[in-house]
Amino acid sequence: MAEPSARERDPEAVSQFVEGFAAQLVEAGMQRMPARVFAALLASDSGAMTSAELGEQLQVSPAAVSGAVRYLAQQHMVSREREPGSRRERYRVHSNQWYEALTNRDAVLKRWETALRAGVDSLGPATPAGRRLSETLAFFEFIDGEVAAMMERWRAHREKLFGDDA
Amino acid sequence: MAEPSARERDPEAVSQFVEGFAAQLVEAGMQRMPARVFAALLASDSGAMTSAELGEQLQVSPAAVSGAVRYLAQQHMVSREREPGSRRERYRVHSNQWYEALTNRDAVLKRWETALRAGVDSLGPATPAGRRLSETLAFFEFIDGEVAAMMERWRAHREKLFGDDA
DNA sequence: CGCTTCTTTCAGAAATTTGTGAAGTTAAGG
DNA sequence: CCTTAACTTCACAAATTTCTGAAAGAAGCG
Repeated sequence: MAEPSARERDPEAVSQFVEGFAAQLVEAGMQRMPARVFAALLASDSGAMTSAELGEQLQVSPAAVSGAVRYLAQQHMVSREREPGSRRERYRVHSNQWYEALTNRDAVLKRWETALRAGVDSLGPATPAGRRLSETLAFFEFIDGEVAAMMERWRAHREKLFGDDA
Repeated sequence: MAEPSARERDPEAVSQFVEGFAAQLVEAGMQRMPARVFAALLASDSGAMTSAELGEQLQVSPAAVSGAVRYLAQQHMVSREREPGSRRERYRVHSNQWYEALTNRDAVLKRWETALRAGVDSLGPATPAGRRLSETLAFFEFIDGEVAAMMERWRAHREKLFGDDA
């Protein structure tokens, strides 16, 4: 392990982190290519890369990058920018933005809640199964409320640690 | 929609919920068969089913059930019971247990943190990318701490809603 | 002990997912 | 306008995943 100088970026080290972190994201249920693209962006100095740069670093075709980026943008984990006067697009992770996106996982929660409500309704709130589903539903509703408060606390905490540059 | 009587269980309604909820879990990254098995257990009156019952309701082979159940048990989302004096096994969801399992997702968090620390270390804490990774790491560390407290609050809340039968 | 019942393992077939190359689309710049 | 650079879409090939059937492995019970 060479001590990393702030001056030069070791592509080998970058790649190692990117692939390792992406693997963890994959294990948590994310698709491979979006995970790799996302990790690459996280590990970039500017926080933004072009399609070509991503393709080169990850050794994949433009088509693959395009698909991955579309997915990430839908999940609000990256945003697209177009530098005016160029058809080149840049994809960027705003640090903040993506915590909020993780929180957007509560879009997932909402869908779970909907499915559970339908279950309670059709099985009957008074049946044992219905009661179990109700309780599960209550859990998710509780979590929903907590997450918002938690993110608020994070913002305060973050400011204390890093200052509030956005 | 017929009004559900507490007396009879409509297999059609059950199946509808099971497949619907399972689909949501799949979309959130869970494998299909474990998701279906889990949903079936959630929707059962007793909260427990045998391998044969699961196979019949889901129309899959014993092998498929076996694999799914192994996965769920590893994730601590169900527990296995063996009624003494029978080689028949029952798989059960303890409502509580599985919230805690969802929380166990913080095993996932821990691995993310490990990967991020490695990244900060190898890219250099003073580099722009290193700083971004540090902040991300700080976020996850923060979440870690919050989750525990949140689950504590949930238990209190739950007790208020349902009483504390475990 | 051996029979029977249930569960697990394993190899392979089927289905799904994933990434590529090539053609199509959009928009900048001459 | 026409050219050209970039991104996207699409059909297909490859790889991976998922489930099954069959055989092997436990464990109760006579």
